[in-house]
Amino acid sequence: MSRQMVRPGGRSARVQASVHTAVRELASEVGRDALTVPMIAQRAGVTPSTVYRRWGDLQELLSDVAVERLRPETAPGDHGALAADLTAWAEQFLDEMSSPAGRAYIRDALLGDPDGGNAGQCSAYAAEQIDVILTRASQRGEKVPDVETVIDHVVAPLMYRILFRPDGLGAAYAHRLVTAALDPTGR
Amino acid sequence: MSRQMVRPGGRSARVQASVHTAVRELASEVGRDALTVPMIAQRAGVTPSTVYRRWGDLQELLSDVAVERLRPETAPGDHGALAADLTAWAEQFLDEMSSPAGRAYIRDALLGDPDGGNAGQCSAYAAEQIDVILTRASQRGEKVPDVETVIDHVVAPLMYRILFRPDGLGAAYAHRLVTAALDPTGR
DNA sequence: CGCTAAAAGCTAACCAATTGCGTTAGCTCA
DNA sequence: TGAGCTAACGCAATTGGTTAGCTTTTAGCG
Repeated sequence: MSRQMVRPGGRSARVQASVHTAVRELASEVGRDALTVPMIAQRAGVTPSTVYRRWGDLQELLSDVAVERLRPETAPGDHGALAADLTAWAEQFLDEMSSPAGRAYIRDALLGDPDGGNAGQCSAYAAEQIDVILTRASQRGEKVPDVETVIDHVVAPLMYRILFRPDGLGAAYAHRLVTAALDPTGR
Repeated sequence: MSRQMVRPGGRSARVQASVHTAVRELASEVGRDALTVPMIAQRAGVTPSTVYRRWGDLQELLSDVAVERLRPETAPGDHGALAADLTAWAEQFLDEMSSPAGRAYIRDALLGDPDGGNAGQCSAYAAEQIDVILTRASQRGEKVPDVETVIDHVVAPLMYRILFRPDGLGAAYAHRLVTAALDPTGR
């Protein structure tokens, strides 16, 4: 888990919030690679030593912020059928993650992450969203694969290509993956 | 592609080689996280400014070294049948990549890699190996899937779980992926 | 064999990163 | 509600990673 085991209210919470927003603001102003701890601290109205004590180093801070931004803000849409729901979700997922900013967030989340906790959180977000879609389809009476199958057949290929082969990715590929994963002869 | 567009022979090549070996030696001596550019430069018999000029920063240097170490050194073994060849390859792949050292190399390769060239190289290595296996099987007269299918169904799930969910990975999972990918009803 | 340009060495100044210590503020229990 | 306790923060000084400008070397070529 993250290092948000801080006192829940008061100054600690304020510091954390202002540091996080400072990171996001500065990242969009000067670019992610130009970020430094002193720069962030100044914008947040905090001293650099506070940042070092709370987060250890810049990478862990960026990893925390990245996970926060990768958290889905809305439940997956309901289009009346499993295939449509999954396709729409996969296309949106690909869209958000394959942008330069999205790739940078993924890499940051993977990076400052010795114990693998933050990366696991990202995967858990996707699994939650898929579970919502599958549960809804199941209640409609549709036959559904399990979450792990969808992760192996849809999420993993998308993520692999986002990270290792950013070229030639599009909605068509996402659609194809979903269709193959749901094809009964493919199960 | 990498930044190895240097003069092919002479001093440039010597400097690059000695810097790379310095990184590998020091990484095993003091640990990857303790590496610094001045430290590497001294071991390599070079001034720090040379490293900064050639590689930009430590991350890009580590990314180059990581890609070099992720290059397979031997052709995939021949076990007489496609399923056996692929299973053996997948198990070895998983074994090498899921170790702490392997994960560190992957993350380094992804990291100092703005244009995605180094990551693409890693993927190309895997594709080459798979192509060798498939071509061999095809010459035996076996019916074979194409490379992209194997990447989607085997390599991507393995890599996804290595990066995002390191727990509970084993040879059995790799074997299961290969079997599913080759199952005719699964295509 | 001399010319040219790319690449490496060198030095010094800058500023990010880090750490120790004193102070503040939030939580808890009487 | 207020006194005590401790986690968290600010301050300041030190270290050393990083960069820029200039000189020197060397590989490639006519």
